[in-house]
Amino acid sequence: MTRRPPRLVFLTTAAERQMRRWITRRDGGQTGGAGNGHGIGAPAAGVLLHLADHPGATIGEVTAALAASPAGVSGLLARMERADLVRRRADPDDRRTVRLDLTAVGTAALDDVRAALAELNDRLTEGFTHDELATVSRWLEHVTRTLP
Amino acid sequence: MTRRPPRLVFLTTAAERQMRRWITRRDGGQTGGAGNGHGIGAPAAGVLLHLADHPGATIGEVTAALAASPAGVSGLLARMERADLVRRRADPDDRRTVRLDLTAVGTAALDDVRAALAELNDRLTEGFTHDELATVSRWLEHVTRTLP
DNA sequence: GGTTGTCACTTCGCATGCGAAATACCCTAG
DNA sequence: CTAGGGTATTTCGCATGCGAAGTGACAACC
Repeated sequence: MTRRPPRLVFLTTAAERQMRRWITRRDGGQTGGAGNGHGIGAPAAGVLLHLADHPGATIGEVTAALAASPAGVSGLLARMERADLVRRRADPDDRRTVRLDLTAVGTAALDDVRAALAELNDRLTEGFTHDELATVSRWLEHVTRTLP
Repeated sequence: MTRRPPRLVFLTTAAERQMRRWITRRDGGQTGGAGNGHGIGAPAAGVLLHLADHPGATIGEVTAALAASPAGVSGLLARMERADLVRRRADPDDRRTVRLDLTAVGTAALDDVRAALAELNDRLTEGFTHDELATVSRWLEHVTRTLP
């Protein structure tokens, strides 16, 4: 009976920002941030995890995995390369394509990233049943898939 | 039985970006964008709606309503003022406080914003029961509230 | 085998957003 | 009334992200 239902859009936006802030405060610290960790924010963490599972992935693959735009990923990778987390490498068979690998630094950061995500996931799922979480997942995927 | 569950964090991020893109394409068009509408993006829409319900709100109130940071809202308002959507006004009783009102342009944009949000909400809720959506809302609020 | 279209990525300009520090102002204790 | 502390906002530097336009490289067709 809420006269104005608390629009899902705004709730989602708020939740996303909250998660990003949490990750940034835990691992990140790029800017003015106190940053106890190694300057890795949420998107960079996603790249690291993808590269851990798919070494030598192309930028296009990472773009698809993160549901981002090529331009955004390009910029993100530039910063990550500056921080020596990943390395760009030319594809021998197609010179348009850029392949990515983790550096030693990136690999070393993986453990922390995984731990941070595990902890975040615990907090996110706390107090919800498996079924409820499945519903949430299904809804989020629905949103991602059905908007033009 | 997914070995690696599709982390809720990434799903949420992807969903949020998708919604933002949708709104920007429909109403926005600020940058290079084709932008059929009036340069109003998702956050600006939130401000307009809040001001419609709470005329003369302070920046702090808007900040709380959007779950954003004061700094972010300050910048957003600067852009919206540049676009003549809102107006800043000094509070007579407390000169630290800034009060906000919709301009004629802002008020005129409201109808479109509401229509856009209604359409978006329809798409977002399509195919989900009331109970399921309640679960999703509850989860999103849980995330917003329980992360430090 | 050269033109033409497509593909992968980068660059550019801008919007959004945060944390820290600065600014300006209010209030209360002394 | 003045010092000190708390509050509201802005400013600054940076990260993230998108769309449009550019670049270089493949591919497909004549």
